[in-house]
Amino acid sequence: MTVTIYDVAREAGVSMATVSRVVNNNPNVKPATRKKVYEAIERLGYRPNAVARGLASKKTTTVGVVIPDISNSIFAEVARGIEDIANMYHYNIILCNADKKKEKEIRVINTLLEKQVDGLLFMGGAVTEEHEQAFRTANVPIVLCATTDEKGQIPSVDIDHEAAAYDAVGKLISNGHTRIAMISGTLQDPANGYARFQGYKRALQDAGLPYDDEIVRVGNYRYESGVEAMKYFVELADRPTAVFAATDEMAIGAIHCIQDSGLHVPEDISVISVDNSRMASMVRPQLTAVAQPMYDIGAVSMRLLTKLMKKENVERGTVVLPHEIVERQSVGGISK
Amino acid sequence: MTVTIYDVAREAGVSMATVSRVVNNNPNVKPATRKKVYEAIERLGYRPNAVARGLASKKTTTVGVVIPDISNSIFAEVARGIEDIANMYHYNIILCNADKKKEKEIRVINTLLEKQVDGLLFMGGAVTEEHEQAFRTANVPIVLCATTDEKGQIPSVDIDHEAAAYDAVGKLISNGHTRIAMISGTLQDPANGYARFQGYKRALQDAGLPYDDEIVRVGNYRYESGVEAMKYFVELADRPTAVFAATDEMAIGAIHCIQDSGLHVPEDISVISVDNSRMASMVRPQLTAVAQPMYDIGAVSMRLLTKLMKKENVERGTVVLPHEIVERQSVGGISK
DNA sequence: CTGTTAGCGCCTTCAG
DNA sequence: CTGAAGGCGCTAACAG
Repeated sequence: MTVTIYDVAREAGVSMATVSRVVNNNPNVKPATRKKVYEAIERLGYRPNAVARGLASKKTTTVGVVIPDISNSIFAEVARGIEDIANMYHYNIILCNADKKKEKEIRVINTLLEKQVDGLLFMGGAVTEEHEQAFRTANVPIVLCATTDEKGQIPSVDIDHEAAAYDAVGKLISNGHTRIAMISGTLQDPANGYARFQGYKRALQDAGLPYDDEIVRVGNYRYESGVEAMKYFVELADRPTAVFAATDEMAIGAIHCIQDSGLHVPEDISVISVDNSRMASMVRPQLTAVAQPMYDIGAVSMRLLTKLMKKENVERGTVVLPHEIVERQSVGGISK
Repeated sequence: MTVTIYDVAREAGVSMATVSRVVNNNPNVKPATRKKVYEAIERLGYRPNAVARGLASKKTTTVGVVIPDISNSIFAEVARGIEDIANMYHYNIILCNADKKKEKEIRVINTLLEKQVDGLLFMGGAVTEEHEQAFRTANVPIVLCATTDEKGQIPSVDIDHEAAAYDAVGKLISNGHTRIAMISGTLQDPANGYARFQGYKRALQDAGLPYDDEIVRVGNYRYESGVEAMKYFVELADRPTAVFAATDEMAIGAIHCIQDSGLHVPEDISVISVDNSRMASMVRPQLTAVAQPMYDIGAVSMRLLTKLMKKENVERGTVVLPHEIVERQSVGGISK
């Protein structure tokens, strides 16, 4: 039924070792025999069994990447960066979706490890004790991608979320806004949630503006939660003149809510966020946002992982990529 | 270094066969020894090697799914359906992104097959001769997901794209529109491209409306191509009063282009599309669209695949799921 | 209920 | 440059 390396060997009149060599591009094969083997492979339709190969060689040339939420375009972009570099180094990548559930994250990490991936890229939210536990028992390198662990023990590549938020809010402040609301992510999420919230607070503080928890709401990163939060702000007696959303999608929800209330962006309320996903230009007015270099985060983390897998020594295990603000039309000045 | 089933056996004072049994939940193990084994596993931190298991059992309990474009939210939703059912039947799924490139599709299909997946779900564009070639040499079941092959030889689950397009355009027609433009996908793409275009033409024809290729443009499914196409239509002397876009994203691009030109949706131009992705409600005005049941397409195809993998016999290999029109605010009547 | 014994398909020394 | 032989870690009969 299934044709094995042995069949090919017989067909080509060589030993299976030789077939193995040509399949693995080992140079120590005479061109003539190499050709014979290729022909036999072709004739028989031989397809190497990666499972057997993995068992024998103890390498699978595949890296597992766990995606928190496949329907989030941010991660899609990061994945593109990962893939491009992976291809470059001849690694296969297998994606596993974790549905933003911690329990599922742990599960896929373990499945991936059981499948003997040569390395693991973890994009996700919080890195808990349980995660670290799972990572510790892995005997392959792991790098965190678009997230970090609190202790900074695990190699990672990410932006400085606190600073990104600080800059976003700073932009609003420098435009004259003094009553700035925030639509935050969950505070349990260290990167997209907590850190961005901290950046918001620090920016306020540095500008001598009061912090008022009346104008911060916690959303779940989705569009709908952005409109919900904004609905609340819009009805406030002392309505904010600007809002900082932790993510693009919530920002877009906020913009639409503002418009649905008969107000205008940015004339009545300015909106800014962190992310700069493709969606940022898919709204009217187009969204001003602090951009995180998604593709690069993916590419750099994959590159780091290849080094780790080859046991090359790396200088810095945790790399922080720069962010920048991209100005579009959702932020205005305060003139009243 | 790595702890094997053999180590566990020694630690627990049983044979490796027994360890294998408890790991695989074979009922034929005395509770007491089962407990001993579990303890040994715990103590040693044993993690089964899926590669070795796969080689020995000739099953990997994983199915491969190839995604044409990970950054397309449509596929993300389909993937969710796939995953839920896969979990239900205890299959792991590994996602492989093909970047909308045929060459890469073929490559990931082969990698997946080499990895000995127990089945394959192919979401993609055209199923070419080369695809069929790759499928043919696979000796595991394959089902097409959100696409079909022309000959209908390969099991598949999808909607009737031609009819969906027909209904979308029909909606416009019944609202009184007679000059209806189309932003199509590439005609090489049988499902989202060609079929939807055919539906458009048939609807026109059945209504006795002339077909005018001045008002059909081919886009690439992305937002930008939607605005490009619309830009062309908007400047036409005999400007269309409605446009049918093959996908949501292009429709949203069209809406924004219309608005950027100082016109209004749906007052000046109505917009409708096929898909009904999450983004359909993330525009103003919200997009009226023919909905394809993405989640169900994923779920049903995965269910079908499980049957095929278990060699149960299935009645119909190609299933067509119903679509429906969901009305929001982007379609208006014609009153001038 | 439990142990023994063959492999699964391939890679990898080690000889020659 | 090529062949022979011994596993990789686990499952699957087959005995007992």
